[in-house]
Formats: sequence, C-alpha cells, structure tokens
Amino acid sequence: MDNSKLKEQVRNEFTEYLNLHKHRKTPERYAILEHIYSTKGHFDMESLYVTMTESGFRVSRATLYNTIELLLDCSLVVKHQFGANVSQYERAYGNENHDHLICLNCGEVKEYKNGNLFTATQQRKLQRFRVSYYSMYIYGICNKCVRAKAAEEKKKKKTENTNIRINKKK
Amino acid sequence: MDNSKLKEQVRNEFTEYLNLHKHRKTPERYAILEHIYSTKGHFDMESLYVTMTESGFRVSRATLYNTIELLLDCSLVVKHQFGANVSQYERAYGNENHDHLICLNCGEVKEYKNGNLFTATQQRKLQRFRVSYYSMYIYGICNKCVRAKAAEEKKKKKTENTNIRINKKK
DNA sequence: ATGTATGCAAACCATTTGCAATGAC
DNA sequence: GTCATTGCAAATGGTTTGCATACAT
Repeated sequence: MDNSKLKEQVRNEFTEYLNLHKHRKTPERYAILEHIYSTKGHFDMESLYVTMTESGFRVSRATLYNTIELLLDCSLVVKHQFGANVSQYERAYGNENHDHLICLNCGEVKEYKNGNLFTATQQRKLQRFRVSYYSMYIYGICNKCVRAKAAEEKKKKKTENTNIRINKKK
Repeated sequence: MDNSKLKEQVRNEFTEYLNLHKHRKTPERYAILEHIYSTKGHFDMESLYVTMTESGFRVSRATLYNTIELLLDCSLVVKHQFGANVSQYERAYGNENHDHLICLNCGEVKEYKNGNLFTATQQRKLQRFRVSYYSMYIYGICNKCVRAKAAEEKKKKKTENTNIRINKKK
C-alpha cells in the first residue's frame, strides 16, 4: 500500500475536521499527524515525544496531549489501555481493527490480525498463548450522546442564524 | 443462580491459591473477596473502599490494592481500563465473558451479553450505538512467561529437595 | 487586532512505596 | 517468636491545568 497517499488522505481529513470545528491549522498539529502515520505499531506519549524531538521537531508534551485529543475525536487515532499505567495509541487507518493478545505477566502486547478468532488457523496460533479471559471493547458514541450532539449543533446553527439576522439589521 | 454457593466455591478457590503460594489467610482478604462477589457490575477502587467502609469493614486503600493484585493473579477478578483514568474491575465468575460498549463521549460503559456480535438480534441492539471501532482484548500468559514460570517452579522444587537433604543430614 | 494554540512549570490524582505496628503462622 | 501483612503517609509518574507568550486567522 502507498503510504504517502494514505498520509495525504489523512491530512485532508484532518484539515476538514479542523475547519469544521474552527480549530487552527498549526504546523505542530500536522507534524504530529505526519509522525503518527509514519509508525505502524502502538506508541505511547513518551515515545512519541522522544522520536519527534530526535527527528528534529520540537513539541511540548502539552501540545501532544492536546493534539492527540483532536485526533481521537476525529477518529484518525485510536487509544488503548492494556493494563500498564501508560495509555497506548495507534493510527486508525492502514491498520484496521485487529485483536490484541496481552500477557498478564510481562505486559507484552501482540497484535493479531483481523477477524474471526475461531478458525482453525487462529486456534493453532492461540495454542502458544494461555488464555485467561477475553473481552470485546466496542468504542463509539452512545444514543444519548448522539442526540445531545445533534441538539447542540442545532442550537449553534440557530444562534448563527440569529447573528446573521442581527448583522443584516445593522 | 445460587450466589452463596458461588461465594463458597470462590472462597475455596482463593484459599487453595493462598495455600499454594504460602500467603496468609487474613480476614481482610476474605472480606474483600466477599464484597466483590456481592456486586455484579463494574467497580473501581474508590467505590470498593467506600462501600466496604460504609458496610462497617474498615480496610486501607493499600490493602485493597494488594489484595486485588492477588485476586487478579488467581483469576477471580478481571481488570478493565476503558479509557478513563481509573481502572475498573469486576468479578470473574457468575459474570462470564461479555462485550463492552464504551461511549467515547460520556464514558459510559454498557455490558453486552455474550458471544457472537454478528447475529441479527445483536445487530439490532447495536443500531442505537454509533460504532467507531472495536478491538478484542485477549488476556492470558504468553508462551515465554509460561516457560519462565515453569522453570522457576522447577528451580524452587530443587531448592526444597536440597533443603530436605540437608535437614536429613542433620 | 483578536483570541486560539503553544510551552513551561505547577497541580492533580490514581496508584505505589517505605516503614512502623499488628497479627497469622 | 518470626516475618508477612496491614495502615498510614509520603512519593511517584502519567496526564491535566494555568498562565504568559507566540502566531494563525
């Protein structure tokens, strides 16, 4: 797969999101996105900070945290908490839904490509891992929040219309 | 289902675990287990601390953290980190593997009984939830750690044998 | 020109740790 | 009696926050 094409697509999506929400298009934000989409596996904030600094782009941790929040909000990045105290993140595209084997002893996380756990091949792979329990985590927006957001948007639009009317009156 | 029977079974399992690992059988440990198996849903440390104190059993937070570690180790309790900064726990038995719908907006976690996500009924239920992404988290012991543990046990046994021989010589 | 975003340092808070006192063995 | 466990208080460390400065609009 062509990664530079993916990066461009993702950059466009981010721009669209920033525009829509009236957020500024700062160089930091694009640099962080670029960096994240140059890695494939999991990363945490510390490693992101270090690798960005090393590669010559200086950002503060505060900005990293701010920006990752935006990237989560527009679903370009996904967040995991496997049990250690640091949150892990990973890019959302070019790296689709996959499963995670998490060792309760050493904390190692192995990715596990895709889909149905219960095929023969997958079973064979799992043999080398002593499963204690599993859980499907499905992230999204609940019905209540979807409606709340819709209401908010509606209200915003109304206010904007009012403003326009006021401006016109002037 | 008979909960008092489950509690007894679980208590026995815990005793076995404590014996096997030469840990002491303190009243605190049993009270905590009892408390956890009187709840069905998720809980965090703060709520466990509060409800235990309110019900008249005073334990320190330190002991709660120590004990939950043991309960995780013997698989009587399961730990989740859904995205908030507090870890969530839940009892492992009488509450078998189920899925979780986690709202990225309000943080609410809904349990989702059992198994195959892709039946018609499940799909219908999911309609009210706007899915962003999902991930299967499979917890267990990796191959490396299984072998490491086995080696450790073996070594321990050897030492014990040596001790016995020494004792006999006396 | 305006006000959002950044960077720094301080604050926060769940969890961990150190240590004296307790109590299981 | 011994030493693991408890409880308290202090430390830790990832993440968040407050505020002055920089810069996107």
